[in-house]
Amino acid sequence: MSSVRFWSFVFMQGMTTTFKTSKALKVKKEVGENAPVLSDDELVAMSVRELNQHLRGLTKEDVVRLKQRRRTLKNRGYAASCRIKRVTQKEELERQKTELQQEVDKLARENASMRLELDALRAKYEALQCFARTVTRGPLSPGKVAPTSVITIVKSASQNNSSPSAFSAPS
Amino acid sequence: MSSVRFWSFVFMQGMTTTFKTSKALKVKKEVGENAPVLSDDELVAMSVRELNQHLRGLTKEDVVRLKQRRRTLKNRGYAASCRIKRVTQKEELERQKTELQQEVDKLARENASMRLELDALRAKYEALQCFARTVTRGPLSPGKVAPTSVITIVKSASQNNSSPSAFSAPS
DNA sequence: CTGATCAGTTAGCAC
DNA sequence: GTGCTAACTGATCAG
Repeated sequence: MSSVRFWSFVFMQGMTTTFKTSKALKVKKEVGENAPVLSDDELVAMSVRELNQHLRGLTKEDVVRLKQRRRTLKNRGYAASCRIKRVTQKEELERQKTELQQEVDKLARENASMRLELDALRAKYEALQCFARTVTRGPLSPGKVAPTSVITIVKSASQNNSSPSAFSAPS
Repeated sequence: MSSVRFWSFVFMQGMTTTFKTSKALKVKKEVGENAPVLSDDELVAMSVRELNQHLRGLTKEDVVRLKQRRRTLKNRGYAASCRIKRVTQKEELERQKTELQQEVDKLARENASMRLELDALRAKYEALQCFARTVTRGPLSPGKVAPTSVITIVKSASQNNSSPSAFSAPS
């Protein structure tokens, strides 16, 4: 009778009335005649082999009950892990999203500046082209050749390896 | 005795042994002498005012019990909503992440091609610049430029459509 | 009171 | 058996 246990008479109806233990219903970790009754922390941290040692001399029913308590405690931990994992994964997703967004912004900026550069260079190029036509066409016969001719300049430098050659056909 | 209710004798130890109803422990929705006892769906869908009507003539205890059952059923729904919301938000995050990744890829591709275009145009521009210098400087000091540059003049037919224009960037 | 969310419990799956 | 997760529950908080 010194045991901590207590009995509850529970009424149940349909399927919505339940009874469940709660940390709120804290019952002092009590001792029987001599049993420290293993704290939750101890029980859950114990290995199976260690547990078996503490199981000696207990009723078969008590053994089952203790194992079940251990299982429940383990499950409590698993549930906590599960929630932590869930939150962590969500945070990770948000982090990656932010990272990608920053990369998008960066690339978009690069893109915009390159587009400007390209447009500017194109304008310069066309201007120079006009100039070149003017110059080359001047001394010769401007009327006939210029409108239908394509001028290609191939500059072959000695150490030019990366690019086949300037003014070569489009790759 | 015709009532559906059943009694359970529950033993509790420490805080890990519990007893809880479950949908698995399905008990036929039974009728007492004359009470249809409201199904869960009915009860949860009922408005407070409708509920009060069904509450007439019930024991104060039964009223409390019914209200608690209603609350529990509501909570069950809330929990489901909560889970659905959680999953939905996660999927939404993953969707956005995929979307951003695609945008990154697209921008990166654009970036790469623009960079190529820019480099090519820069090369062409420099070549043209050399050519222009050669031409303009030709009458003066032809010694430097000529040895390393090749000038090719291609005369194209009048219906030249394939190439956008002379000195244009590679497509 | 209603709805949402947290922590604990159980069931059930996978290894 | 162990670990994980969905569903359920009571407790608790905000509006």
